[in-house]
Amino acid sequence: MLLLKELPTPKSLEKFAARYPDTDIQAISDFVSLLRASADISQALDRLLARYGLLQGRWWILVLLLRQDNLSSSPTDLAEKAGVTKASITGFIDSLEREGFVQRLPSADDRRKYQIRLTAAGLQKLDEIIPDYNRKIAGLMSALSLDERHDLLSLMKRLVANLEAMQ
Amino acid sequence: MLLLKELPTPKSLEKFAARYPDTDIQAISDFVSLLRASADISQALDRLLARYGLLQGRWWILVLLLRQDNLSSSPTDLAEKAGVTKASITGFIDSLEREGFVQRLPSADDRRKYQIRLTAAGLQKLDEIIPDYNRKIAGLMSALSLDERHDLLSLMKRLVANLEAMQ
DNA sequence: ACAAAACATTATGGTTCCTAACTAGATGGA
DNA sequence: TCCATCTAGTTAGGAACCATAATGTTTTGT
Repeated sequence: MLLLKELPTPKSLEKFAARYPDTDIQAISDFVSLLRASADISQALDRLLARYGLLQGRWWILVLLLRQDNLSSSPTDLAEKAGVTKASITGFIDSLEREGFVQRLPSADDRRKYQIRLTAAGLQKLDEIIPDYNRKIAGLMSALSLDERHDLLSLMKRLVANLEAMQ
Repeated sequence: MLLLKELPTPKSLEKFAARYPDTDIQAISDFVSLLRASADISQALDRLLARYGLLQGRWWILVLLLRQDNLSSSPTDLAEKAGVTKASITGFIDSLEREGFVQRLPSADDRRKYQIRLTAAGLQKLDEIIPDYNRKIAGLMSALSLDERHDLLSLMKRLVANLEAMQ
């Protein structure tokens, strides 16, 4: 994710507004700052996961599997929950299987289907990461009180709810 | 960006906390929700830009050039401002140059250097996108009052300031 | 003069993600 | 029953984004 280090300055915003007169400078400036802060947070997570040889793609697949009762799920289900195509899931599974973190198990009732199951090694990997992850995330979020976090999420969700206006 | 559609449910969080006892469930849940909202917003921008054949990488490079006085900058400067390596900038410039949006101009004083300049076509492309971009972003941000936006950014910045605690 | 530093590129590869085409298997109606 | 159709998953091919390492060229500093 390209993360703009250089936020717009008052001077560059003026210049921008001069060329594009109807600009709501404040809105643009706030939007860019928000994107930048979001990207910083996402990148920090990437850095944390990278210490364990993962990035967000494969991490979230492992987390989705951990949530399941029998630590397993189907590619189609994972695709829906992760918000990517089935073809993309195949790639993630290939990569995770190569490292021994998941297994493809044939389905008893339908021979087209597979169950993707977290292996003992995959669970062990999560056991290695998650205590650290928990500590780091709790540390991060402790910058805000519970009420402030609630406000933050509520404001973000109102923005997200208004995204359709962007289409 | 893999965007987890399926946020943790109370049940899956319980399960999580059972295996990892010191979990601050609320912190994890808030963090994941925040990432998800951020990703939604970033994706909406991608979709907007995609209608004009751009994605965020090349878009931000064009915006950085637009901010410059003579619509030009050096690869090194762009790399710093965009937060990527110079090698990555070379790729962006190659792609933008192929489409005629920027030009590489030799530098008068130093033959190692180039100036990357926005061409007339590049400026025209921005003129095509930015009025729509302005309208859409203003529409999005209008979901919140100025005070609320200020609060949102202030909360986000406090989180970002605490990111070092994650390392 | 010459070593060191700076600028940009090339080479190479990894990750994430897509669409389109395909195979294998299941299903449902004639 | 049989065949068209649907579903599950993979393969093929490619694009965007981004990094490290090595390289060539030019400038700078001593």
